[in-house]
Amino acid sequence: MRIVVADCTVDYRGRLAAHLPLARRLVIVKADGCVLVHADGGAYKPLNWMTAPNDLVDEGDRWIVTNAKGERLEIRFHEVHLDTSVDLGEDPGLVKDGVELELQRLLAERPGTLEEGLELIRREYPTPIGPVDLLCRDAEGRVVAVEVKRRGEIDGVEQLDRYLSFLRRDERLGEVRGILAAQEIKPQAQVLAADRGIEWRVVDYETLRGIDSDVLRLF
Amino acid sequence: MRIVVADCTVDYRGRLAAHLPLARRLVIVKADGCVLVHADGGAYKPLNWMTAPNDLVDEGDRWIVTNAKGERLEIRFHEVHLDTSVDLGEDPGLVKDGVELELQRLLAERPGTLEEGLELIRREYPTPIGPVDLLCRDAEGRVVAVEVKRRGEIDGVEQLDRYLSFLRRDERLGEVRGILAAQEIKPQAQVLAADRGIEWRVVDYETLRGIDSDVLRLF
DNA sequence: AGTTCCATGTCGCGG
DNA sequence: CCGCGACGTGGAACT
Repeated sequence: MRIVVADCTVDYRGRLAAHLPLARRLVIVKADGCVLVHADGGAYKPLNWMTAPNDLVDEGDRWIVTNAKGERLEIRFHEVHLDTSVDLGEDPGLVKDGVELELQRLLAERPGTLEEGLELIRREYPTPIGPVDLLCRDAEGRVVAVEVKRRGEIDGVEQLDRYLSFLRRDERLGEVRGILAAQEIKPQAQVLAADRGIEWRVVDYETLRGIDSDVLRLF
Repeated sequence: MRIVVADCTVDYRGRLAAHLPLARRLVIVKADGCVLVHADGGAYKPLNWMTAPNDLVDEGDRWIVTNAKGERLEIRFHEVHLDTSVDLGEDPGLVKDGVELELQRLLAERPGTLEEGLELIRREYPTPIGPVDLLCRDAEGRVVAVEVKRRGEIDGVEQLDRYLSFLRRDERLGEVRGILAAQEIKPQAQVLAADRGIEWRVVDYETLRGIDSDVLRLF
């Protein structure tokens, strides 16, 4: 990894055109070749960048980075204040925990928390356009497709609606209900869901996890 | 901006839980307080981060960063290889050019480039599920909803379809046509648009901008 | 290589 | 401040 602090101008031309006037910035070149230009603010996103794979031509006071898609990043260096290289080695990688999959797992174990009498038929039930998160059966024997999201937004309603349109063509399933389950459901998603005849449930992750722990504690 | 290269472990607990085993990494603290932990690969996204505003407690071999939402990032330093601070100053900011808004503005000024006789009723016409980019009237007096995208994909077709379903319930508007306008329209979006009775137009940004410049030159 | 979908998305704008 | 959509979205999993 090469770490450079310099007064520079930057020009990008590719998916859009962008220009950065002369200012002091941090420029990083990672081992895989990707280039980042950071200012002293603005969260984790660089002002400009070029992802790997790419070609970097280092002309000293000017770097030209291009990629196969015809994008081009040009950095002109006016004054360099720091230029150092370090070998970081391979990163052992990130261990993540607690996203949508976890919510899906918890609901799969306790579908009854969504609705009295609801029972799981199977997780990741396949359709031609992708798997339905949970396929269940309600107390009256009707099939229920459940889409699980961390946050319920319009996209989630559309996704479930597409699944339903396929499930409803399968006569063996009979009538199919749709439920969008999320920790939070946006008002517009509620409006669209109502419009499409899709139900929605707000589920509490902490409560579910609590129930899960309690269940584990019994064994 | 503080730039640190060190062997460290990192733990994040907040919207999810994540752990980074001991390895050499680049740690950056920006002037606004946001903290980034970068490995030597993986494009522009840090392995871990905490956006501003936050509180950083520097205990020397351990940093604890917390924010108002109860998220917490802890970095334990084992060996520090570089620790330097530089003042970058305020960044003059990015000059962008060529995004959707610009395309929308250009089309709003010259709706006739989409279709002979098309006239603008209003930009950002509100519906219960969001604003339609351009609401126009065609040569025969019919209302036309135009969705503008840089790249026309399935999402754009569905978005327009949702708007149309609401617009068509408003009897005052009468028959409503839908047009997806983009610099490029994916085959699958064309198929879906045809299926939904939605028209599409490929628009050339450079040409539009040229016309725009010509118009300006007349005055 | 192309498509689909998630993301600690982030960012910017409008109400 | 929230809601909502764009983003050079990026990235991963799967076909």
